[in-house]
This record gives sequence, structure tokens and C-alpha cells, in this order.
Amino acid sequence: MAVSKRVRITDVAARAGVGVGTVSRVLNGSPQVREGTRARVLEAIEQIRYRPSRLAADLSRGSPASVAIVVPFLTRPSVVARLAGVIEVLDADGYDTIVCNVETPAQRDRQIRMLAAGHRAAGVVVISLRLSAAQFAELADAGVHLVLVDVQHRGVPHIVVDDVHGGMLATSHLIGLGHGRIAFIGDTGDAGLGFSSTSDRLRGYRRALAMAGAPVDPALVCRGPSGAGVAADTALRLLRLPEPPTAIFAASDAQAIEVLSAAEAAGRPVPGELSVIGFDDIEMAALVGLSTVRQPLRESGAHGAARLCTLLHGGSVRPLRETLPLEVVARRSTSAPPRAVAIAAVSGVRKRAPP
Amino acid sequence: MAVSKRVRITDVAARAGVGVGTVSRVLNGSPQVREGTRARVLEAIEQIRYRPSRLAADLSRGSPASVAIVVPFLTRPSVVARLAGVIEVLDADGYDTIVCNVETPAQRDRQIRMLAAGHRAAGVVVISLRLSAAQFAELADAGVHLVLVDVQHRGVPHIVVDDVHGGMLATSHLIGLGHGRIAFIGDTGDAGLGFSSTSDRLRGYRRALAMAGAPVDPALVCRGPSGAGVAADTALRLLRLPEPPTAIFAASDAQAIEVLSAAEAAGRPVPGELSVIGFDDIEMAALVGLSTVRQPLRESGAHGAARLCTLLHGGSVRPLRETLPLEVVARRSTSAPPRAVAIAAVSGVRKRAPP
DNA sequence: ATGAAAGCGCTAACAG
DNA sequence: CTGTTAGCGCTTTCAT
Repeated sequence: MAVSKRVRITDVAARAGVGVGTVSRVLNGSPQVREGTRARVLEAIEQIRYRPSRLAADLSRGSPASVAIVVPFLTRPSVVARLAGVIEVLDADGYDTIVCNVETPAQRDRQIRMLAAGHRAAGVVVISLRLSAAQFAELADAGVHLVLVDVQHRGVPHIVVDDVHGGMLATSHLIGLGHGRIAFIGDTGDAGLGFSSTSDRLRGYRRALAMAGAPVDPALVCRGPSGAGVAADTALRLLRLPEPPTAIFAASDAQAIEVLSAAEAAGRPVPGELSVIGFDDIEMAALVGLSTVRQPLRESGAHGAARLCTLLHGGSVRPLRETLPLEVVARRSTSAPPRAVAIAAVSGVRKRAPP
Repeated sequence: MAVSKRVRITDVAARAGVGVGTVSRVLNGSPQVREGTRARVLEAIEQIRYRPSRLAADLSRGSPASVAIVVPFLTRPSVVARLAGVIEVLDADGYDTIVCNVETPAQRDRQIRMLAAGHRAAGVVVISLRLSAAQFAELADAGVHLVLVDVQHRGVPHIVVDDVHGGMLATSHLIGLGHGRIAFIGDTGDAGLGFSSTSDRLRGYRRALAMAGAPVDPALVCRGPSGAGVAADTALRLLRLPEPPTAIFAASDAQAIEVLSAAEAAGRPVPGELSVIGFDDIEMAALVGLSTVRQPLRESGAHGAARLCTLLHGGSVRPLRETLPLEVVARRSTSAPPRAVAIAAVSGVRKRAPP
């Protein structure tokens, strides 16, 4: 038996003895259909097992009922969390979510170009990716609505957090615990995609230290590539310093967890001898008891999607910028520094390692 | 200035002085177009900035150039890895990927029904989700191609690993290291979605123990709900036993990492006093030095997608089942057991804790 | 090689 | 309230 031909709306109309217009109305829940007629149509639909073609409906309406979401490095926990938030609200609103993964500038450009070509997605939410003015223009005159998450651009709705403030929060938490030698470990910003959160968090770190009247030891500020294992190596190096840090602020939970692992491998109990704080609060952070600066990951995606829906429904969103709150979540990886060191740090003694 | 009206293929035809048919041909790379004509068309396209409508093309062709991928618990690292693999090859082949997240049986059913309704996706890849016979039928006569990843069903192409064998691999690794008291920690299978890998891995654990002539201590086999923190609690409880295990095989890396964390919190050095092995080899495993049974996550998705593409292109895939290889990756979390215990275990001495 | 015309299946404007 | 009709923008025979 061959694949049965697709049942069309005209078939339903015929079966129910009405016009296609009426069928279309009941399909779209129009209130102006007599109850009896509606019932007849519904019955016909049921009988001949009719399933409307999303494709045809979209073309007819002139706009697809799907939105694209462009994300960098899909597998990163923080990115997935945002993605999940986006999908959840879009799905609830009846939109299909097309996900576009991007790992290089070239890929990003290709995706944006395709989306701007039009009639693929009614809107797009871009996560953590910086676009060029040309790309914004391209998207705009292609008529696709846009919302940014974790990046900003004037004139475009965006959801962000204050990374500088977050950096201060993390550092202050450590300072408040009594730490004097606090290191920073972060990546350098990825492959042409120009992420800036690490720099901002570092800025917050410096600012918090400055406000506390503590000097920033350049030797304790480490930024390296974003590959796997580099944060751990950096931590190990730091731990071998003549006067090692008593606490480390890692720019992301992923890196913080590497630090945790490195500390264990080096036999430095956490938080006994070393306190560690991360940033993001990915699921794994709770599982390993990592203290961190929590940012509403899933929510950022959900809010972004919600705003896009508003736009898609013809509404407008103001103000353009929405800033989500940050908070430090103290778990098992941070505590007061070892007593001796704490005193030494406070009294300013032992500027250099003893001979 | 209003949004400029969409440039259609007829506009290009007019501008180039040819028929729409010809334009369509150059658009689709048909060889039967004179070089000169093609150039003229291309130029016209460029000049009036024409962008073909994917929507219209799809409707005309009768099938959407997108495929849906249905995943359970999107945020789980192992799932994302597979997803990334799927997206990568689908994207390379020109398909849009619609991702559908599912966390309850009801959601799963709804998604499948929508996809079967048709004209949304030309094919679907289902990950780790068990479908009913009715659903398979529904999908089949809706004409959507289907490929399964990490689940199987007769008559449908699927990519799997041998979880029982994997369980044996993990357990044997521990046995080979000299461990006698090996515990198993796993979840009970999730909320009606009926995952079975944990049960299979447990079966492998029992089998390996049996083959080694070692008894299975029921007190060391722990299965609980899949919430966060339960694996850690279980590990803590195990560690407090009068005769605690010297090694733990966790059914997944996520749970293994919880165990690692619990061990550290309990002051039991790993692998000094406790060896831990997981399953999956998610990215985080390498970062924390977790020994594990590696399964090709990303590849499973990639292969599944590749097979779907073959199907979509009119090809056929045989055999239906593709089994991916498993291998244990020994890292820092496993080693020989503490000497005393190893001897005690082997000699059968010390059945109970000393008074 | 290329133009003309007939759909793809549905929505929406327009009469009744 | 409901039937009719004209597209939505492209692919694809079928002639030429």
C-alpha cells in the first residue's frame, strides 16, 4: 500500500458540506462560526484524519511560525540553559525553534545571512554573539524581529546582567571572608566571536579590590585561551607560587570546577587551604558544592523569547534593555582563609616569601 | 520608509528578461542553463537583492527542508552532546533543525503528534525516548522519516551502544584494579519516559561481578530518583557503612561527579581511599579527571543524522542497527584499593567492622 | 535551453 | 455567519 495522498482542506470542506473558508475559520478558532457548523467540520476533520499543513499556512500568512536561535558553542552548560529557556516559552507560544550552532565568525556570518534571506524564521534570538552593524541592518530590512541575550546593541531589545558588578560581587564575597591574596582566572575571549563578559568580570574584580584598598598583584591575574584544562594548569601554577593565593575567582563555573579539581590533585583542601568561587551557577555547580555568582541563565532565555513573542504579535518592548539580577550563592568552596595567612595578609607582614 | 515589499522570482525573471522557470533552474543549480543566461540571471538577482523564499520552495516541493529532533531533558550534558552532533551534520546538509525538548510523557506525546501532523519536518530523530507502537505508526503514515538514537525499535534505524557491556567494562576495570567491594549508584529511570540504560548498566555490573566469582552485596546496589544531590547522599551513606565499598561505579558521569564531591566532603581521598568510575565521558569528566566508560555521544547524533539524510535523499539504510563502541577511559579517579582492604577483601577477613 | 502555466495547501478579503 | 476567489512565491511538467 502506497503512502496515502495528503488530505487537504478542500476534502474537509466537501465532507462537511461547507466552504474552505469555514474550515479555515474553525481551524484558527475564529469565533464567528455557528456551533453546529463547527461541530460538523470538526467531525469531518476527525473522520478523514485531516492534519493541516503548517507549511501552507505559513506561506499563506506570509510569515513562518518558527524562530531561529543562534548560539555560540551549543554544548556549554550556560548556553544550553539559556537555550532551554528560549525553547520553553517559544514552544508554549506555538513557535518552532530552529537552533543554529556557531563556533567561528564564518559560521556566524553564514547563519545570519541565511536568516536574513528571509522566510525561514519570523524572528531570531541571538545569544552571546556580537553582530556587525551591517548584519543588524540586513536582519532589519529582511523584516525579521530580533532580540539579544547576553549581549547588547543600541536599538535592539536585549537581556543582560551587569558582569562588572558580578565580578565585584564575587571578589567582595572573598574579601568579606577575610582573603587578602585573591587570584583571577579567566579566558581571553573566544576566537573572533568577541565575548566580553570575562573582561567585565575582571574589571569588577579590580574594582572590588581597589575599593577594599587592596593592591592587585599582576601575578595573580591570569587569562588564557579557553581550551579544556588550561584553567586547571593555571591554578596549579598559582598554587606553586612562593606566596600562593588563598582564594581564586574563576570567570566561569566551568573554569572554577577545573580549579577545584586541580586543588584536589595538588592536595590543597577546599575551602580549607583554598577558596574558589565561580560565575554562572550552572547545574553542575550545585552538584559539586561550588560557591558562585548566580545569573538567571534559563530566565534570560525565557525573557528574551517572551519579548520576541511580543514583537511577533505586533507589540513593542520598552525599555529596550532588561537587566537581570546577580547574587552570590555561597556553598562549600569558600570560607575564611587559613588563620596564619589571614593575619599575615591583614598585618601586611611577609611581603615576600621567606628566604 | 516602510518595509520594502518582498522581491519575488518574477521580478528577477523580468529584470533578466527570462522566464521564472529559468530563474528557478539557476537557483537550484540545474545544469541545463546556458552559461550566458545564468550569468544574466545571477546579475539580476544581485542587483535587486533577491532572496528566495524557503517557505514557498518547501511548499512547492511538497516537503519542508527541516527536520525535528526530539530530546529528553535538553540540558543534560550527554543529551546536548548528541544534539550537537545531529545539528552539525544536518546543518551541513542544508536542513534546519527544530529542537523539541521533552520532560514528561505528555510533552513527548504532544510533540510526536504535532510532528506527525506533518509538513513541519521532513524527518525526525528521536533521542533516548521510547515511543509507543501507535506513535511509530502515526509518524510512518504521515510520511516522516525517522531515526532513533540511544533507543531501539524493530523496523526503525537506530544507533545504540551496548549498555550491558558498558556496565561490565566499568566493573571489570575496577575488579582488575583489585577492588572487591564495588558499589553501584544509579537512578531509577525517569518519570514515565522509560529510560533503560541504567538497568542495563547495572546488569553488566552484576554480570562482571559474577564472572569474577565475586558476590553482589545488595547493600551496595543503590538506585534512587534522578534528582540533583541524591547520588551524593547515597555515596555518603555508602561511605558510612561498617564495611564501606572501596570503589563506586556510577551509572552516569553526572552522578559520578556527585560521588566525587561527596567523597571530598567526607574527607575520603579519591582514588586513595575510594575509586570512582562513571559512564558517558561528558566534557566535564575530563576536566575533573574522572575515569569513565566513554560512549561516542556526539558521534551517535552525527551518525543518526547522517542516516536520516540518506533516508531523506531517497536512500535506504541497512542494517537498521548501528552499534557504537565503548571504551574505558582511565583517569585520576580510579586506582588500586588501599592495601589493607584489598587483602582483607581477598582473604575474606573482616566480615564485620571491628568492635 | 527556456517560456508558459498549473499547482503546492492554506488564509483572507469580499460578497452575500 | 459562510461561500468564493484571489493570491502567498516557488517548482515543475509540458511544449516549443
